Amino acid sequence: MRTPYGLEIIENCVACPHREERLFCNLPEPAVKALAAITSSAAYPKGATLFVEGQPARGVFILCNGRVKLSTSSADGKTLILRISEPGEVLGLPATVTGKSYELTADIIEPAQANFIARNDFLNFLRENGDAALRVAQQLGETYHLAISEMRTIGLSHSASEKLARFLLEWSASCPEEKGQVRIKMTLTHEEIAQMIGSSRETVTRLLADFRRKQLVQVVGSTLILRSKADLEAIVNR
Amino acid sequence: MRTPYGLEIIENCVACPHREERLFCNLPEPAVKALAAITSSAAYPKGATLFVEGQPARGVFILCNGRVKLSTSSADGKTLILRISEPGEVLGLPATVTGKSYELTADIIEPAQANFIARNDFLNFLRENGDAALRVAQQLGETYHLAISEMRTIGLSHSASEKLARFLLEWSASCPEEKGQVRIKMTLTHEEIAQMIGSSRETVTRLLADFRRKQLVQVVGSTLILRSKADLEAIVNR
DNA sequence: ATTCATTTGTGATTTGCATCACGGGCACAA
DNA sequence: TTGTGCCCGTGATGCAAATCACAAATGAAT
Repeated sequence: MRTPYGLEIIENCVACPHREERLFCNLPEPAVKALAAITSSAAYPKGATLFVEGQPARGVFILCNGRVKLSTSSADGKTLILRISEPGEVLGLPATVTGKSYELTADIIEPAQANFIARNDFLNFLRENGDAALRVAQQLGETYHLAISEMRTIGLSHSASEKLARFLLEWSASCPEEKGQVRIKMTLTHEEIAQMIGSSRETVTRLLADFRRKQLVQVVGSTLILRSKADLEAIVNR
Repeated sequence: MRTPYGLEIIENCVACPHREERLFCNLPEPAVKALAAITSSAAYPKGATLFVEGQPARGVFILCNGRVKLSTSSADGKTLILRISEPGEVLGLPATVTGKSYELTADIIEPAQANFIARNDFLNFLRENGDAALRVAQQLGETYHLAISEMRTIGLSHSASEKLARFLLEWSASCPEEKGQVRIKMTLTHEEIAQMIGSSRETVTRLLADFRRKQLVQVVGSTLILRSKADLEAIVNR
């Protein structure tokens, strides 16, 4: 079995903890078997690329470990990051089902392990398993939902500080909260944050410093503490 | 059968030319029958609203005639238009399959006729008809694709003129072209264009005047002629 | 410890465009 | 006709943020 980049195949997707968790949990036994048969697993180092925007879709990647940056770039090198994928997510799904090209580029930002399913195998599997197809539709709906959220941060803000505040709040949504405070492990560089909210690296640096001065956030090493979600929300609804 | 707004039911989806064309053409006969049984058709005047962002999803609307504006707004009234839907498209699909709230607001901008399918009926139908579910997944994939395009125009541009140029080119993509020229029936106000590209009404007015001066476009009544797609592309890749 | 690369912090400058303000055109109704 | 809305056009103004240009810090590698 060939894999992109000729990286070594680790195992055939048995022990991977996240496996098809989100997408294909609770499928009937034969379906799970069929899925396992067409799945191959590989490890990717930091900096590797799963697929590139514009490439014809080869198939889907189910992320088991690590984190992946999904982005799109313009001709002059400007980059917009759509989202950072966490383990359990399925990458390349829209392009694979529609048969178009990947609309985004997927770069590994933390060493990752992923299960790959080739497009034809995947489509055949979906045709055989109607409930899996429905599951895929739901997954796509959620992906769409996230894209819309991202659009809102970028498109509905009046100022860069509003965008950053929106971003921090969305980013923190997945983290546990205790009395208005949230601790976030911020693994993104200012540059990357800028690319997520559509602004420049310098303004992100300045705004974060500003937020710190205003006691809105606190920085301890690489963890960010939102000291007052309420105040951040005030900025958003300024 | 109750319909939103208590508008009169015109017919039970027989003569509607676009029917489930895009989404459910070529389904086996019994599936088509089952679909017809759960579908109800209604007409909506200009200005009516099919659904509002934040409402729990009631079901999907298949647009037969007319045009619909899909948008999202912030608390302070700023609006971002995601896209203008044409006949044949299915509205509310992501929210309906995921069971979340509608993420956008759907306003009728040209008198419309649409077929409505309630969420439960629709999901049951998909469970019974695996191939239809796959079709839905594909439709969702394309919707996602369009959202990404929109993100690119807004997020990857350095200037408003770049955004407008991108917008015009995307908008013209669906129109027939002859030797670099494209005629577009521009049914949007400057305000609406501004809301699509994330800028202000005045800038759109000014930029269009500017484009006219530079012979990039020509305006005849409500039709816009792109005199030079190549030059517009040059602006995009400035 | 010393290099080297990446990331972060900050000042100075400049400009694009949002915003405000207003006038004029056009449609449609009373 | 005269209103009443809704678009479109355009000038003046101010500010937020991109951009440029370094310097300081961090951290990885040898």
